[in-house]
Amino acid sequence: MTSTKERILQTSLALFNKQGERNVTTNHIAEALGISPGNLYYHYRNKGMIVSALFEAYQADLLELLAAPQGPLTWTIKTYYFEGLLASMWQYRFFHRDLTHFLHADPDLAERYQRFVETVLQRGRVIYEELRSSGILSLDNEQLEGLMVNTWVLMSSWASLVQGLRPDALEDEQLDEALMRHGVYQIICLEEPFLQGEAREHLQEMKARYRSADSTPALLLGPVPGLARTGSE
Amino acid sequence: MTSTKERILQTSLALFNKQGERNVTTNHIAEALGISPGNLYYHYRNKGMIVSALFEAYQADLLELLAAPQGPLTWTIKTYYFEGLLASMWQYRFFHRDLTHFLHADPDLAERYQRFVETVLQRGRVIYEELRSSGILSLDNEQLEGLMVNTWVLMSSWASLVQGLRPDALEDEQLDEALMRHGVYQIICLEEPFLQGEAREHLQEMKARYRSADSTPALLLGPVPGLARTGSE
DNA sequence: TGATTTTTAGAGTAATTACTCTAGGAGTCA
DNA sequence: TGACTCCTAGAGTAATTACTCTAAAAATCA
Repeated sequence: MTSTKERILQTSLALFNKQGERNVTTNHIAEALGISPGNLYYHYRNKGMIVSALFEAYQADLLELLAAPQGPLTWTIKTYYFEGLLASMWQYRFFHRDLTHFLHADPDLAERYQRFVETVLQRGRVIYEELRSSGILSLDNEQLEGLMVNTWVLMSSWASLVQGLRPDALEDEQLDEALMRHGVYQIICLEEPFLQGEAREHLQEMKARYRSADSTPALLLGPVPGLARTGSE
Repeated sequence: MTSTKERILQTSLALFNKQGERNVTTNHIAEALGISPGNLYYHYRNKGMIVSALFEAYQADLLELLAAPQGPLTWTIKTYYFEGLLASMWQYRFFHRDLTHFLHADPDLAERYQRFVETVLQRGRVIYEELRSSGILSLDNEQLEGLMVNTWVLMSSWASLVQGLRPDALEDEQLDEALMRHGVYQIICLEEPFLQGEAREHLQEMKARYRSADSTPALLLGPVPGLARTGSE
């Protein structure tokens, strides 16, 4: 029996993800939970506090995943790793979707987010350095930094990008999964040129695993039901 | 003497970029222009129509830049090219910031945007192929596709990403410029591994040109005035 | 000039929405 | 049992905001 406070977070997260924070009112959240607005405001003094608490959970999730990896990193392990990261980010995708607004509206959150990104990049650096010393990646410091920033940009944008282009992904569990895998695929593309030795051998295998099943190169632009497509049929 | 209809677009764009479309009311736009709300609604029947018209302008801007390049492409030219693209996208940054919301709210816009992205990727493909046959890039089709998608993701996310992390960029013309250059730098990082011949020789020069002047690797995380930074001073 | 159309002002409204307030139920502890 | 704290309901409100409507000024044209 989870607490009301916790249930508010869960329901808010689900609604935010589905409809966008902007389109979800506090009354709407309360109604979805079957509680009164007053009750909701007893637990969170305003809507921003809910967002703030959700960010905290998101941050905790991600930083745990990014904790210093135990044991030597292999290329395969690292890819699963990214899969986990992307999954977490997908779970809280409402956040990156309206990120700018949140940061603008809540200076305290802005500060926390800034520190969060710093930490993420810091830990990313450690991981990439480990991959380098294991002989999996071959790059200099400058390239490492560039790769890391690009990876972060890609990961943090992927979910909202996908949601923009494929709004139907919300209802289709399978498509959802496929789009997520495509995200991992793009990350692999990012690193591919730097791969060495053992990793190179597994490359095609990994790419195949994450390439979209229907072999469409840009799954992003597959047919969208409900949108009239030129030249279809 | 520009028409009222045009001035509405200009003012809206400026306000949307600065404060986010969500925080800009139609009355606010009218007031900024010194016209009445009624007048504004005479020209655009609702707020969405303004967004829609701005998208049309954005699209025109970008597609013109992406028109088939005349003459053989050199690496240097292509980089300036990206600079132009990023500048255009920066000019309409409000759009990508709230993209998901716009597409969700206006199915017609969603359809147009979808076609727009298709066209962009199509033209990008042509350009990259040209770079390959000029011997500037060395990659197979699969790598080309991956690189192109990643470039698009990076470019279309860069502005809002930056605005989230550096809200102060709005007031500081110089910082603004520096962050834009950093975007080009990241794109260069994306392609660096595939460069060949002539391009390789210019690489360091180009990187230096776009690297942030203060040699901070991640300009994104420079000190933000007004935010207390740990360990500063 | 007069007729007609385009553009503008500005008061007003209906709907939404984040949030408040009071009062009472439910659990806990003496 | 009573006292006290925690939790909940739900009616209500103040503020915002996208948008309407009427009428008049300005431009255009015969």
